Amino acid sequence: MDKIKPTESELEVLQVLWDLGPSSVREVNEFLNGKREIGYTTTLKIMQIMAEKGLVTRDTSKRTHIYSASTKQGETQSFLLSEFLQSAFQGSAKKLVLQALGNHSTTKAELEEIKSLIEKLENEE
Amino acid sequence: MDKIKPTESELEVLQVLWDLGPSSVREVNEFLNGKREIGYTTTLKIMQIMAEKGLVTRDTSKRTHIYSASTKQGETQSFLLSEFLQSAFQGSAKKLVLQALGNHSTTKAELEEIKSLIEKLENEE
DNA sequence: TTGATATTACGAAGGTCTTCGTATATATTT
DNA sequence: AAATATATACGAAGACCTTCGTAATATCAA
Repeated sequence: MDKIKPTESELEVLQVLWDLGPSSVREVNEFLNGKREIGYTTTLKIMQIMAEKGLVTRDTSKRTHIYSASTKQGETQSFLLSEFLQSAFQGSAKKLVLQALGNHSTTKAELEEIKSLIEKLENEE
Repeated sequence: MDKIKPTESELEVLQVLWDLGPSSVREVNEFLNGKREIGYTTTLKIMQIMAEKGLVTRDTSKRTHIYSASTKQGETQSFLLSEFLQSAFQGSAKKLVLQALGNHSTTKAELEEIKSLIEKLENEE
């Protein structure tokens, strides 16, 4: 079970690992450098700390260690969402969803998809 | 325009100020103590820092200072949501909404409300 | 083999956040 | 007026995060 909340930087690394799959520090660092400047040893340190925390696992059998996210993306998103929902929207998913749909561009196809889910939820009960 | 992201503790204080309206440190502290233990001077310090940052304004004309949130709740929620959406869901409102509706209890009435909004959005274009 | 390169390990500096103790000032009560 | 209570101001400790330099170690190329 996941209990540790990743920091901003750690979440950035997780996103890369989810995208690329198991990767070396260099691969992660190069990916991150596409977006912002960050030193190699900085990325290394963050990933080492993540390993200590259990956010990632690593294969150290070769010289170049290979890191993997230890949770699925959806799990972590769900966990983060719960916390965010609580702290910013006092737990009201409705308020959050209305804000998200109201203020952020969403295509018609996506809206349809959301509507389908709602209808599915309504029919489950 | 709001550019400063409140910390967890600061957001807690803002929530109280949005709920109670302009309040003294003691009032905020007592409210917070209903949920968790926190010393008076701790709350004071947080609110003083918030005043420096511009997250709150205060009326210091009386001995007991009165603090007010300097942004509306919805504004701050919108701002925080944008950041969260970016960092945790790579900007996809759809993914976030699907998670929010899927994993968190939402009543039928609320679902209807969301559906209305979606239909409104679809008809606006 | 030797020199260059790449990788990990370690530690420390600088920043922010939370927490609280203590000092000082102001009000209230007896 | 003196004692008590309440409020603000200030500073500092401890934790965590980010950042990076340097050292030690392993690999590769000439």
